[in-house]
Amino acid sequence: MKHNLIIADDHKMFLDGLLSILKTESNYNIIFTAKHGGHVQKYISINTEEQIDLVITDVTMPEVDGITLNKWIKENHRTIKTLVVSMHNTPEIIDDLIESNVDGYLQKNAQKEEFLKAIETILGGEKYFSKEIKDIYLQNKFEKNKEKEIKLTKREVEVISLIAEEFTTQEIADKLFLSKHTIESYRKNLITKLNVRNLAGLTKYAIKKGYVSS
Amino acid sequence: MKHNLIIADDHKMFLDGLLSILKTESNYNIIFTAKHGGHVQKYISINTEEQIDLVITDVTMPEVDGITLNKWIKENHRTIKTLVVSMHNTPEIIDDLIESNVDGYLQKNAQKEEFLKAIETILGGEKYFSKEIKDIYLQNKFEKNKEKEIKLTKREVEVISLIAEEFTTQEIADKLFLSKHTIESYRKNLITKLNVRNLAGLTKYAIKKGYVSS
DNA sequence: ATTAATATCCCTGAATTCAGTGATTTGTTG
DNA sequence: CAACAAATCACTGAATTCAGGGATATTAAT
Repeated sequence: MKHNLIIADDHKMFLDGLLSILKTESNYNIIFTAKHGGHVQKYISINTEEQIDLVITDVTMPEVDGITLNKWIKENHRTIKTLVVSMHNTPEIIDDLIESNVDGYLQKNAQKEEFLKAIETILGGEKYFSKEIKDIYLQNKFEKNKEKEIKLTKREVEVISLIAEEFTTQEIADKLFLSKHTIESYRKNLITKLNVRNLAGLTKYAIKKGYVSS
Repeated sequence: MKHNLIIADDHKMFLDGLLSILKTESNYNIIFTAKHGGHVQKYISINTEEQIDLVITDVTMPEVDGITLNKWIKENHRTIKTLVVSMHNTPEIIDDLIESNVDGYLQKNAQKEEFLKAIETILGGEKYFSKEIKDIYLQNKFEKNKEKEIKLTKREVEVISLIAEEFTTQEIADKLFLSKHTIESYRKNLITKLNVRNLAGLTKYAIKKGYVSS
């Protein structure tokens, strides 16, 4: 029972490399390759009779990217498995893909063995994620949870941003047309709320959240 | 006049992909491929009679990495050109390689056309760097220059790090077995030296320099 | 060897931060 | 509407920051 695969990647070299290592495995049919997600969508939409087992796709592609493609496949062709292969691995992308039920995720610098293992695992009905990807994902979840419940109000965000931008209490009060005492209250509440010790802690929080650029 | 190339990369897939796009060009001989730099060093050392034009190498490889390999080639076999191809591109690596006279640098996600153009350019005696690499390199140089002259001493770095970690003056003094007054002096000098206004500014500087994690 | 830089310590006084407490107003949500 | 969250302002008092001075000993550099 041969499996039918589709590969989508706009990098000729990666495509060739992948084809070469898949060629050594006799039980995979590469039925279609594409330079971007739109071609894959079209192919799948037209060839409704053909059994398609797995779509291997890059994330960054022109026109229709891998994230969109994966979402589309999972919404319209639930039975087709997907394996995403990417150069850049931000927590956001990984999270997004896992949320939309991708079956596997590898970094492009994975070794041949891992590629084959991932494909096998996915075709066997299980999910496969490389160690690095799992680490990034868990790290992200962990941090998110650690910082949950702490929600700053609009005003608090304004104040902490200005604090991190090195303005004094009086300057912030003037800027926001508030009393100096109010800003002092905000500062104090922020320190309590965010469980930090002083301005340094507030500044680090503001940077981490992107309220200011370091 | 055919050119003789060597390729070093521990990723089978990348190697295969590169070979496949080079095969379409009839004037390149791939005379040797290797999984790490040591093999290339050995090959070059033994085959002294053979004309070797270009070594294409990955950065991260087991045993002898691409940076070491490039340095070795440039020191011992000046006439051999080198092209580095890498996944990860930190300013440090790029800087290091350019300093040791690498002839080209590409990201692994480059397109076929760019690979061929880079090889051609280098064999023609010129250097070739992808736009991204040039940007990273220049950005780095630019920032370095912008922040030059401001050099913190070891002690100052210690102090600013601890400040950014939210320790109080007294705590820092205790930690470093110094007087509280000394730390106050350091704080004051740092504020002057770094041209910031307060703790928030010091903290941002410490984060930007990586003395603390935000 | 002389200068320059680094590391260390000290003082004053004004300004600010920080912890603790509390009050009023407005808007939101069950 | 009642309860609650958000936004605003106020006061006290201790601790710390910050700006401005200096001083001395050791190390590095020219």
